[in-house]
Amino acid sequence: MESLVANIHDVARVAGVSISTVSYALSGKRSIAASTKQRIDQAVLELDYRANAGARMLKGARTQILALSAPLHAGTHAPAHMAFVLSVVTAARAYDYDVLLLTQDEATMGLRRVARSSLVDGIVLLDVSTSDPRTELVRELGLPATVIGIPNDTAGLTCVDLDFEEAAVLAVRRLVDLGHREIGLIGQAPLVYERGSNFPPRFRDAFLAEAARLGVTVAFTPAAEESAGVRAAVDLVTAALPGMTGLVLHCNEPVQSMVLDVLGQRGISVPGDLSVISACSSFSTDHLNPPLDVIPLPADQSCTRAIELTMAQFAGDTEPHVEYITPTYVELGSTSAPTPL
Amino acid sequence: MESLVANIHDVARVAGVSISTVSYALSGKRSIAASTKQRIDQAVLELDYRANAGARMLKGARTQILALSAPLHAGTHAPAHMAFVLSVVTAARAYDYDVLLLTQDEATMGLRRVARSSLVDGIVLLDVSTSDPRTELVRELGLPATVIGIPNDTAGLTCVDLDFEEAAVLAVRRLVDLGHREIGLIGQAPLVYERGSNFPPRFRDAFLAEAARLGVTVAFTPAAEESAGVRAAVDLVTAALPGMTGLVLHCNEPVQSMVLDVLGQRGISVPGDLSVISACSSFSTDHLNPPLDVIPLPADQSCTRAIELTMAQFAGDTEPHVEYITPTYVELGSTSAPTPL
DNA sequence: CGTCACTGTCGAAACGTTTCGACAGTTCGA
DNA sequence: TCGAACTGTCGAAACGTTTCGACAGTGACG
Repeated sequence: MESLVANIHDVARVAGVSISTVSYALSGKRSIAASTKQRIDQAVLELDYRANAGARMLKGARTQILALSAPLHAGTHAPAHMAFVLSVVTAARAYDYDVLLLTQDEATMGLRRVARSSLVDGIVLLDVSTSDPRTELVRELGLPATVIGIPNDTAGLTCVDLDFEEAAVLAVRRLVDLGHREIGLIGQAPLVYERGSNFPPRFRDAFLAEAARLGVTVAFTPAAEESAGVRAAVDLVTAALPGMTGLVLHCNEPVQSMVLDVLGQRGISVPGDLSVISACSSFSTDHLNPPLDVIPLPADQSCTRAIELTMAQFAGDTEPHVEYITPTYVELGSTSAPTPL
Repeated sequence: MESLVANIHDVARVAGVSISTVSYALSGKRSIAASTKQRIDQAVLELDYRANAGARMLKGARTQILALSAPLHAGTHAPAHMAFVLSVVTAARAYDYDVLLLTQDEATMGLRRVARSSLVDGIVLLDVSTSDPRTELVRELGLPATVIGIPNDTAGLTCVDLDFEEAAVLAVRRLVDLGHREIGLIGQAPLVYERGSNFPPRFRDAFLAEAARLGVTVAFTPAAEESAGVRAAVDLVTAALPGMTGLVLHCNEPVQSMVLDVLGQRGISVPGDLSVISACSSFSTDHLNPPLDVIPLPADQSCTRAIELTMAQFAGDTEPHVEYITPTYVELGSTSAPTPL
């Protein structure tokens, strides 16, 4: 006839010590005799004891819970989104933190609720737009918070993200170094640009700027999700750039796959006729046909760093700042020097 | 110089009443004079007061948090998975519940942890396999829990899911009623069947059984995710069934899209030469080319019901049982009577 | 006019933990 | 050999809420 879940009194009784001894034994904040510690551990195991979360929160002022604000916008690619959510949860667990998931309207509204009720110790923001109401809210709440992505106004905020500008530079340089002089860029769906998502224009603008700097001719087009939209996008860049020998894809997995299909149908071989680079992709390109050179968008790296930064804010040894993750280039054989006409 | 977050004492002081009066005013569990109530509401607004979550948990034995155990297995389609996660979170919020997300190994390990520490009031299980260690764990923990999906052993469990068997029957009947006598079924990726996910075989077996019952000829094949695998699957069913005039797709979005592409390449028109049905799809088929008749997999419906059932368990007015959601058939013009040879 | 039920409010206990200060008992250097 | 320093343990306070029981005031009824 035992209660549903054991508490610290039960453990103390079974081990024959006081509750403070149990607490110190488990936290290790004071020295405990080895024999006592052993009896306590035994009792804990026997009773399957875990400290009551509510009591711990109340007393300790630490909830060991993080709020993850992750609205899923139309046009956001679900698998990529999922990869970030998963990475955040996994990274948080490494610091013994659980994650409360706030989606859709709760991504904003719920933030205030859980913060003001001291349900969470910190906040992670996903998929911020250039001008996102959540950034203002986070500033107001004054809780440790980390933004994955770069909003327009980063004052007072801790942000981390892949250096999309540098990624664009990397892509352009690679093609230019190989000798390409006319390169295309197929981007995200139009509505992604319209919605104010932060990274697509960052990539595009840096791409165009670097190309201009190096004096190569470029054409850019967004690409809608459906196969018709993809076909249209491919036709558009090839029409704009009849001598195009290099192409960069900054779009989601199915679109990249469809682009390759369309190229195949058009009789364009990769990299024979066209060098193709997959930029800032959160998925593996090695099952594409052909596998594409890729500048990965490392969700786990961004998220791990975001959690580290949040923990650093708990410790108080960090100032708000913006951190960029350096992109890398992975060769998989989809680029080569342009074939002379 | 005001503390970071206001507590009930602050509210009481500002409103000039005792803390118990504040508590009763906010919970409505005892009658309060209109004027007093008004002063309290005013103070709450002014201080942006929210009851401390830890204290509420500790005293009330209700945490207003649900654990969502959602491992993302290889082969699970991320968008579909995401749809379920989102639906659970949204449905839970309607009952003022927040959701703690447990993924990957934490989906099992973390369940025990959060349950034993009384962090959560209940549990929702996603993506259960036929024989899932989490079902045993849930039985052991004795917390209110709802399983989305049907494991082999449902004893003592509350489960809810689309009636995949009935969905299969619906698909077969539709084709047979139109006059088709040779119908194919393209299923999920092979590893989904191997992993022991519960619904794919349920659909497949019911499909084959109903076809046998009605005396029509069938061929089944799984389909790997890549375009080569899809092509192979299409070739396999057409080879097995030279006279095939009906085809049912029980696979994810990109695969269905690729199947339609392959059919187009093979010069097979839908529904002219082949009637095609999209079965148990969590996405909208109306942007496919052509849009497919569909038996939707309504994530929101399953999840809403799952939350309802969990809440019913809190109230104690429900026994463990299995509930099936009745599938519906949506016509979008991708089926017709077979053309006579 | 005395009793009764009802309304509105309050004080205090309880929830389970962490942690501060206290205190025996032991060890050690002077 | 005596106090100082250290070790291991304990009791009690505090965290912020909810809720039980109490009680003063009010109007109704006999």
